[in-house]
Amino acid sequence: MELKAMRIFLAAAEEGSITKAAESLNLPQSTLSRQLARLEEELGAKLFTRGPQGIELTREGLMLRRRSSEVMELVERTRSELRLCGRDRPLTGDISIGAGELAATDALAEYIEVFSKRHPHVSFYLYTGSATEG
Amino acid sequence: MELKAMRIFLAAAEEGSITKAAESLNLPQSTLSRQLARLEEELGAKLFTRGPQGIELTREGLMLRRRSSEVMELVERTRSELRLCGRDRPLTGDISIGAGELAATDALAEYIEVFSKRHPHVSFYLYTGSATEG
DNA sequence: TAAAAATACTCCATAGGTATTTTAT
DNA sequence: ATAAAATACCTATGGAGTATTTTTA
Repeated sequence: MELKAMRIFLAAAEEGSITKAAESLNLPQSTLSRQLARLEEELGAKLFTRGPQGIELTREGLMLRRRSSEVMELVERTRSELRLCGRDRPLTGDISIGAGELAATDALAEYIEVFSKRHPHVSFYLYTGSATEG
Repeated sequence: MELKAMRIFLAAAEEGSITKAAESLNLPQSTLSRQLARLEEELGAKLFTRGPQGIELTREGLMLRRRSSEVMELVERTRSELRLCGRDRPLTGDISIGAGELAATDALAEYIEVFSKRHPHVSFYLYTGSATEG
């Protein structure tokens, strides 16, 4: 079961017709017919009853419609999250840190090291009271 | 983004290596390499850093791993639900309904009609007080 | 420099596409 | 009898499979 098949199934369920679903997806009716037959075979479940004015969902079809919607929604959320995640990726620039007394210099250095691995194009300038006082 | 690509991605993330993932899936390494490059291109996100001892997930990769797992889980639940749903499909047999007085015979008949459409191989025998009393 | 990944190339399965036949009311 | 689905058939895209080259720590 692939997402493409689920999209086709959802369109057919939505339209109540394989032919109309094909139009809405800009695909030939034969492709949808084949894909849906294949899906039913793979799942071992009859998803529609076919009649001369379209299709009607069986109980299994109704269940698959609900679940497929959830899947598509989750996939869409994943896509948009990835887009957002990508926004702050390639950090570049300089960061200066200064203080009269800086207690945890070593710990800070570790953090900076980790950060630098992730963002190699950011330069650090660290000033502490003890180092610059003399 | 198709489920096949997600499965490949999850295997690679799991193994920390495209080569090992290919072995675990019984597919050529080249196929996985291509599919993963294609996936990164489609999503516009770099999912791994490639090194001489394998791959390491980027932040986007980590996010996609979590979401892909959720998707696969949901798809699996869908499959098993469909299997369960199919179990009680082809009802067959006889049902007898009898009562001294049956007030809502007409309403009951409607229900039976609907039920019979769904389960055409179930026969009904209906006895009411007024019909059988004489 | 030695692994692992990427690329090149062939072959094949299957989706896309067009036309026709079958089905169900 | 008619609209819709199924089937037949051809084409083309893309995955599977094998071999080789490139990359990177």
